Amino acid sequence: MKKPRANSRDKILAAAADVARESGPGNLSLDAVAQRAGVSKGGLLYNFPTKAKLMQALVEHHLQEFQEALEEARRECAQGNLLAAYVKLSAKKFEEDQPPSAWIFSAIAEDPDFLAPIRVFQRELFDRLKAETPDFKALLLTYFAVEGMRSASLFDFQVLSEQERQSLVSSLLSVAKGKLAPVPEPA
Amino acid sequence: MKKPRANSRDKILAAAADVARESGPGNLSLDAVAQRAGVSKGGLLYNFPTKAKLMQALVEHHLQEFQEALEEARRECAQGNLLAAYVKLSAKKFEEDQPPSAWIFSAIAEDPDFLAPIRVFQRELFDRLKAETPDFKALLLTYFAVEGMRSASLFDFQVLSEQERQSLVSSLLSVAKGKLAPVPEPA
DNA sequence: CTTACTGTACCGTCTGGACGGTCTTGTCAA
DNA sequence: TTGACAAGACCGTCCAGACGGTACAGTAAG
Repeated sequence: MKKPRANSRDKILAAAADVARESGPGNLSLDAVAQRAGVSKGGLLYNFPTKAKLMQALVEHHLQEFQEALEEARRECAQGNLLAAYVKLSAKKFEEDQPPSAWIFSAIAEDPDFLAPIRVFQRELFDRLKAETPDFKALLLTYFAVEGMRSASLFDFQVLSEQERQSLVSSLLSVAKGKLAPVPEPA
Repeated sequence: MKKPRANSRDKILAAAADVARESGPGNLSLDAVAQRAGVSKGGLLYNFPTKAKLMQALVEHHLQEFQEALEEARRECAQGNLLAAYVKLSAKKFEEDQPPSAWIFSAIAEDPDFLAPIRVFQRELFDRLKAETPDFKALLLTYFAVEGMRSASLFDFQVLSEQERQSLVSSLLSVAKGKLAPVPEPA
């Protein structure tokens, strides 16, 4: 009857994210995760021998997912514009704000070093963007504005209306396509 | 000397920020804070009767400081341009990355609701910016790019070189002053 | 026999916070 | 001036509970 194997791992990972969101990032306990995942504590510890390993897996799982989504978004994007794909993918994630990734705060609370893989990821992504984007200033503006939106959604700052957000996204796509120009100064 | 150690509160607040940075946001314990502040645990509990009150004070203290710095930066800014002041002040904070505010993660881990005052602050600030900035699209771009930089500095993503950061800041100031704008898409 | 768990019992440590005591300072009547 | 007294600021200790992790016996499937 048991369908063991990888299924459990994913269930546990999802449960951890749920618990972090519902009980607060500081109250993510192994007992709670096990219960939520419908798994015994022993079973949890069998899959992730320590809490640190759980957190690490959480981070890596998320990164891998994002990476795959990015590659796919790029394929769907005109001329394979990476920056535009990044903007679009991020915007899509911000819309479905159902799961505000609170698990990341759990990981940071556990040990700030869990951010290291994210740092590497972010750095590599930025380097790729630098290599592929002709207008560097436009890249800077776009990239950081997207990160700003991500930050706002992470902390749940709802500062923009639906329209305003769409307006910003379309501005960003314009800039990403190199449509940024100095305005002539009035004499 | 009505209050023998009136600055105890400030010492404790500073100590809490230090401990959060040095021991990790998840290891901010009252004992550690008390020790760091050169105060007994009883003394700490006297000033902040509960850990939650400590966290709240941490957030409010920080907000108040930022608010005052912003008003001052504005006075120093040409035409009292609020957006430009915001950019400049934020940029200044990012340079002195000595104290990456890890205490905020402690607060979130303790209880995500501690973000509420920040949300209010951010909303009010944005509303003021909206009222005072003629070009709304430029505001969006600038504001979120600044938030993106803040996020990068918070998570310690060092993705930019010194030059690159300065370049971005000057771009942002240009946009803030209306000298750079996304070109509207041709119909 | 191995894999992949379940279930229970247990341990050592850490933490928030309650509590009672102590020292210092200010106030005010005599 | 002085002595009594109250309030403010802080100290040290103790404790119940929670948490991460271990150990181990059992079990069902392949």
